[in-house]
Amino acid sequence: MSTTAARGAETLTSVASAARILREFGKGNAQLGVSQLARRIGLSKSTAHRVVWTLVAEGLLEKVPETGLFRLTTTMSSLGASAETAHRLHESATIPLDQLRAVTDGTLHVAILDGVDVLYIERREGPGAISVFRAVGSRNLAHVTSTGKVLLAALPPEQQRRTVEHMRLTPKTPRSITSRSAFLAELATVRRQGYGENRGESEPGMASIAAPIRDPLGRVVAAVSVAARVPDVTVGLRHLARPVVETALRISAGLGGQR
Amino acid sequence: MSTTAARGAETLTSVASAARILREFGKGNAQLGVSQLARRIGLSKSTAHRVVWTLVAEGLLEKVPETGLFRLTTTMSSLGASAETAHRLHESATIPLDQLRAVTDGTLHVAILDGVDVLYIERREGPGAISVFRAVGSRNLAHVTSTGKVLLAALPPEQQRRTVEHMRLTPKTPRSITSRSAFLAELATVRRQGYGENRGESEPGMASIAAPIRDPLGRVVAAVSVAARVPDVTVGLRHLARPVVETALRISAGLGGQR
DNA sequence: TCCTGTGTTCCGCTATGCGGGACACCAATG
DNA sequence: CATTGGTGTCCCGCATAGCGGAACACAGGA
Repeated sequence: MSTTAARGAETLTSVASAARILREFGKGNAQLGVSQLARRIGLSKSTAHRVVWTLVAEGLLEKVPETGLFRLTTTMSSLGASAETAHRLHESATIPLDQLRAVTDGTLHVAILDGVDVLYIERREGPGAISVFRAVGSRNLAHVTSTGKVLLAALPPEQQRRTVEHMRLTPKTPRSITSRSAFLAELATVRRQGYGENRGESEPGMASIAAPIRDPLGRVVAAVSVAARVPDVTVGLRHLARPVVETALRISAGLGGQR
Repeated sequence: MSTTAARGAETLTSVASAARILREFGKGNAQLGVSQLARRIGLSKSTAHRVVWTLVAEGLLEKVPETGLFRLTTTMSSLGASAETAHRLHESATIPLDQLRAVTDGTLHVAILDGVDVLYIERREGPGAISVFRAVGSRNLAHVTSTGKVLLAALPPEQQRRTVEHMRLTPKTPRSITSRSAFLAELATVRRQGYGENRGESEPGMASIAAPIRDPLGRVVAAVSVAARVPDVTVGLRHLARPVVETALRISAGLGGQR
C-alpha cells in the first residue's frame, strides 16, 4: 500500500498502525487527537483518522466530547486487567502450591478452560507421580476432570448450557459421566459446594479434587487441583476439600493485591 | 476484500479483526490459539494467523511456549492501567476539589499535558469567576501556567529538554518567563518543591498554584490548580501551597484504591 | 482580516490483505 | 500401523481495501 513494502514481512500495516496508536496512549498522554497521533507515528492524517475511528467503532477508543480528543475506553482497562491476572497467575500460585504440597503427596495442577478442554498451565509433581498426570501445556477432557467441572460450573448459565450441549461426553472409565442431564446436575452441585471432584472418572483408581481461582472481580479464571491414587475410588479425595479451597483462595488473593 | 463490503462503512476490516481478537481475550479466556480465534470471530484461519502475528510483532500479544497459545502481554496491562486512571480521574477529583473549594474562593482546574499545551479536563468556578478562566476542553500555554510548569517538570529529563527546546516562549505579560535557561531552572525548582506557581505570568494581577496528581505507580498524570486574582502579584498564592498539594495527594490516592 | 491549526471527506491507483487450499505436525483413535 | 481430525504455518492469485494527497469547514489567535 505505501511504505516499507519489504519481502517476508508478514505484518499488516493497518493493524500495526492501530497497535502503535494504542501504545501512544500508554506513554503518559491520556488524550490525543488525530493529527497529533499521525505526527507521532508518522502516518498521514487521513490514515490515522480512519484507524482511530475504526478503533472507536470497536470500542477500544472513545472521543471525549469536551476536548474533542480520544481516550482509551474502559474496555481497554478490563482487557488490561485480564492480562494482569493472566501474568500474575504464575507467581501468585507458587507459594500456595508449595504450601499445599506439605499437606498431600498428590500431584498439583493449575488449569484454565480452553474451549471445551482443560488446559494445564502449572504443575507440581507428587512423589509417586506417574505419567498419567498431564504435563504443562497438555489438554484433557473437561467432563472427566475435577478442574474441568469447576471451570465449567463457573460459566454463565446459557454459555454453560451451550457448551455442554456441544460436548462429546465420551467415557474414559466406567465411572465417567455420559449423560448430559447428569453432568449438568453435577455442575450445579460443584457450583453450590465450591469445589469439584473426580472419582475414578478419568483413570481407574485415580481421584482428584479442584477449587476455583478468582480474579479481583470475583470471576473464575482458573482452577487448582490435587490428583492422586486412592484406595477407595467412591470416597475420592473429599478429605482434601478444605485445603484445596484454601489454596485457591490464597492464589486468588495474590491476584488482587498491589504488586 | 471479503465479506460485508457495505456502503459508507469507514472501517478498516483488518483493524476491526485485530480489535475483536483482543477483546476475545477479555472474555474469560486467558489463552487462545489461532484456529480458536478464527472460529469465534468468523475469520479464515490464515487471516487470523496474520493478524495475530502482527499483534505479536507489535507487542500486544505473546505466544506462550508451553501451550503454543497466545496471551495478552504486560504492555496490554499497562495500557489498561492508563485507561483506568484516565477514567478514574474524573470521579477521584470530585470530592477533593469540593473540599478545596471550602478553603479558597479561587477557580479550580485539573489539567493534563497535550503536546506543549495544557489541557483543562475539570473545573470548579469560584464566586468571582470571570471569563479569564479557561473552560473544560480549552488549552493554554504551558510556560505561563502553574499546571503547565508542574506537568513539564515531571517529564523525564531528556524529554523535558527536547520539549522545552521546541517551545515558543511567547510572553503573555511582562512577568512571563521568556528565557529557556530561566524556564528550565524554574522547572527544576517546581520539581524540588513539589508544586508550581504562576505569579502574574499569564494575566496581570492573576496568580495560580498547582500540584501534581500521580497514578498508583507514582507517575504524574495530571495537575490540580487554584487560580485567583491577588493583591500582590509577587507574593502570589503561596499560602495555598499546602492545601493544593494535599488535594493532589487525595486525588492521587483515589486513583489507586480498589474501586 | 488573515493565518495556522484542527478534524473530516473525497478520490483514484495499486499494493495490500483477503480466502482457499496445501502442508507438516501431533495426539488420539481404530 | 494407518487413519482421522485437530493444530499452526505457508503459498498464491485476484480484487478490493486501504493508502496518500488534496481540498474542505471550522475555530482560535494574531
